[in-house]
Amino acid sequence: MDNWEVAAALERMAGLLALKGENSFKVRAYSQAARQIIRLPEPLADLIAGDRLEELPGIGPVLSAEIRELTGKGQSAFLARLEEEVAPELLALFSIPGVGRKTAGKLVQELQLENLEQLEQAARRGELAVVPGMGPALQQNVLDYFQNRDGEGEGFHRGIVVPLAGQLHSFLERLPAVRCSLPVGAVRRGTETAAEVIIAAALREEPPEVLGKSLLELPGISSFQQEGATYCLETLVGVPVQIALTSAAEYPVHLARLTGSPEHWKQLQEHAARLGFTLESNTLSRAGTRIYLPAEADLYRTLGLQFIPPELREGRGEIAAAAAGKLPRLVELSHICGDLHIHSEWSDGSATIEQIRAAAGARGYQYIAITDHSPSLKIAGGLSEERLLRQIELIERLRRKEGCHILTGSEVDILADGSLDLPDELLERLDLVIASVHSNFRQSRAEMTARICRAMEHPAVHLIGHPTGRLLGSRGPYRVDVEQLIEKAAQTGTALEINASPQRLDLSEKYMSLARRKGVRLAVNTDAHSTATMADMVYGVTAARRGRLERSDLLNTLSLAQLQEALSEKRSGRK
DNA sequence: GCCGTTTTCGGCCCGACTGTTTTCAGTCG
Repeated sequence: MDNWEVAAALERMAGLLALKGENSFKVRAYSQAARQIIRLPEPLADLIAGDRLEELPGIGPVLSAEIRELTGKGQSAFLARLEEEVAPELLALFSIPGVGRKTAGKLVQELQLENLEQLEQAARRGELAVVPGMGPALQQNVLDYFQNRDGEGEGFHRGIVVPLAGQLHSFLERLPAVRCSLPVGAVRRGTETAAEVIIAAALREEPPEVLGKSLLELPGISSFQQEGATYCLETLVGVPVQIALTSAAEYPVHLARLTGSPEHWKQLQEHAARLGFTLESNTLSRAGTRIYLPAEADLYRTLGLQFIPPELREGRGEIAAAAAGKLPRLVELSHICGDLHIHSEWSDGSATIEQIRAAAGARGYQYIAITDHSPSLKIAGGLSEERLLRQIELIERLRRKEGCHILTGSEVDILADGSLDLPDELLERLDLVIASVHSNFRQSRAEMTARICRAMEHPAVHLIGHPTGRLLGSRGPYRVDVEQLIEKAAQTGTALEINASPQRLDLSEKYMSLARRKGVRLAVNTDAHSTATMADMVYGVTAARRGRLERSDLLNTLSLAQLQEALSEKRSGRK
């Protein structure tokens, strides 16, 4: 079992323990262990082999035994028992604003909740407000939560589904019965969250039963069911998985059908029909004769279309564009020249600047920016002015050594009134300034919008970090007029971040086209707090592709010299 | 559950805010 799965399982345990009303410090111990593991730069299996697991701070005898079991056997008796005691769907309680571990535990215990519906009913009947320590405001939050559940932010973020899909994919590829396979559905389209993982696979020969026994060898799979040519698996991390089998001959169309949204597939069928083809289930035919297609790309080619990247297969005009040869030339991971938002151990990151630089070099970057927190963010170890000056000196010394270029920087807090958490003289000394909101989230829409706009008017601010503050699956965006932010960004020559962390993906894809039309430059940054999470860049690039962005729309596809030129433009007031 | 000692158990990243209180616990970064 990989690190991310162990971390997800531990986080699940923490949540379930909280719902059981367990000691909050015990809950936190599990949660901190999970966060620790996510940041590890090496596989847990290596740590265990070297007997170094217990050296990690916060990992004692109980957690190390748990981690060993998860890593080795891919399962956990403790987690299975917890899931029997508390319904995992109740973990959704943590997504309700104002509900943390204590409140969630109290609700589950006091109301004897067995599912979410019981919570909704209790809130409707007004039973929630009378639980000791609860009140009408909380009850309203619960009602609002059930009212506003519209699918956005639901499901699992890409930090969970992409590694899971990748792992299943490589497992299937190793089976002799499988000719080839690929993750499809929302995972391949790159949507911000996905309700399930679907893997399409072509078998060398019938029947599909050959796969059955092999699947149980997969770590992290607790059970499976076969329905015709589809296997449905249950996973330890709670994500439903389907493996959809077909023959090699039908595989190319199978891929296209399972990848595109229902709307894309319907439009593709209509397009095929207009050309005299029949596109049904897994075959393309003309006048009753089936057309042989070696690969998925041949389907689009045969239909007179440019190859449509999976990220665009949503049925939003991409088929007409492909027919006219006018698809955008989407940005690619290989176009990224650097990462402009990284935290080091100087604030709440875990790696030294030297380690970050080495990791950046290994990724082929030309440059990185070290952007630790500013003084007011005490919990994250925000740098005092004096420490920031020392960090600048260190970076200037490091630059003399060979390696990827390091920009000095700060992720400076935008205070409640829109002023910045560091003095102007210091901000102007930095190569790159990101301004972000980390406090006073409950301001009105007008106040929050004015606050961020004021920060953009500051000549030292190059970039607004995670512009809406959302956390997928756990916190909605703060109230802010994003259209107005985009307008102000265009006026002031300020860039907006596409935060690549799979929990954020913020700016979200739905605003990217508008930003692009207004001429706002965007920067895909990881906001990494460890060298491991510097790999999150791929999620941000996928989001940018779904937002139809091209290489020239991004700041961090520029060469170092071009980037420095672009950064100085804001400072000098030129646009 | 982990840690670090005051070596056997008490405390656990800091501080503002908020809603439920009537003096404060829980949430949220």
